[in-house]
Amino acid sequence: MQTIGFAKHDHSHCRSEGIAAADAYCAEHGLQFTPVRRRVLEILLTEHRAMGAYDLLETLGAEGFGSQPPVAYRALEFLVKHGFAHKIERLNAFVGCVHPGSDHAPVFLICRGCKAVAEVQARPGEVMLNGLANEAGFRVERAVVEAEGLCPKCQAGAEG
Amino acid sequence: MQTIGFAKHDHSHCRSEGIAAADAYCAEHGLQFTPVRRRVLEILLTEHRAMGAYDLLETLGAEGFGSQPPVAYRALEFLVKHGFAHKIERLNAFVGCVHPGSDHAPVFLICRGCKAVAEVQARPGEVMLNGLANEAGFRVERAVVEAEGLCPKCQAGAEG
DNA sequence: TGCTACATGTCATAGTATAACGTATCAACC
DNA sequence: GGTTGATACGTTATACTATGACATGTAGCA
Repeated sequence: MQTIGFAKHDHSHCRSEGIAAADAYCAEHGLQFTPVRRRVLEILLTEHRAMGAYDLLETLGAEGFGSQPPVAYRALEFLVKHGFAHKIERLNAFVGCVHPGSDHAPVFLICRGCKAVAEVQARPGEVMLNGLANEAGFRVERAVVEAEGLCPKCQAGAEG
Repeated sequence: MQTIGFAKHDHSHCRSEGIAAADAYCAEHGLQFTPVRRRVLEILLTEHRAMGAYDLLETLGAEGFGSQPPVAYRALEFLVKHGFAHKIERLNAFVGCVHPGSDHAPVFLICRGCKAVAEVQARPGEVMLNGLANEAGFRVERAVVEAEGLCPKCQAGAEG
């Protein structure tokens, strides 16, 4: 259980880490980490916020990549499938993942004030979900956990 | 922590219960439980599955209500706001709630086989989420928890 | 070379959701 | 009774999100 949450940190660091991890993972698994895919991941990690496919598309188009929706959606599909990015269902948007490759159960904290999204890891949570599910005889394969509320900064702002 | 999950039960019972509960709640809180709103909740409780706004709209239109999207979305907004229905973000669809009014933290189990959706209650889960969130200094106001997997019936089918 | 697999690009369309405006209804009040 | 304000409904138009289908290009390989 670790959080890089809403704490200040070195952006360029987590971006390069993420890219490097994806690079390594793709090399190891014979996946093609192509220019579009790489660029989309770079954008997501750099912006460090939830972005819609069409937001990404603007940048891609401006940079000489294709400018039609499938270009963005296909890159995102690849990134999500291999754990380099996640979809935030609540927002119909995507975020880059800072610790890809590892088999993880992400929980997202979405600030309704500043729209920031933090990813925290939840192993205990998984257990709890399975407890609930087992009662119902249900086998969980994948779980979406997204909390909405206020981040520390916006709490301060709202109360000040 | 209770589940009516994937067990067999008397549909007409939970429909009438849900409607009655909504009726009572609206009366108590001075809310207008209008024909469209009532009908949408009836449909959701009767079908007992996740339905898109446009699915509902077909029925509404055929029954003499308006047939344009806002008609469905407004009724759904009302129902969701007051806890009579929930949105399943993963599916962009809606389900009726069987125990409305009570302040609850629903967890949804979505079967990828038969598309059934079960709602189970999670109080421990809320605690766990708050634990994670507190670490990050985040104040949770609302949480979406949706597990995807196989229900008992579909597990049997897939393995048989 | 020819074949296969995969990735990209484009056009077209499907599916989900909301903005904006006019009208109807009803309760509160003069 | 007539006016006002709040709320809900219906419609038109439009925005936002996502995918199907087909053509082209490139890399690896029999």
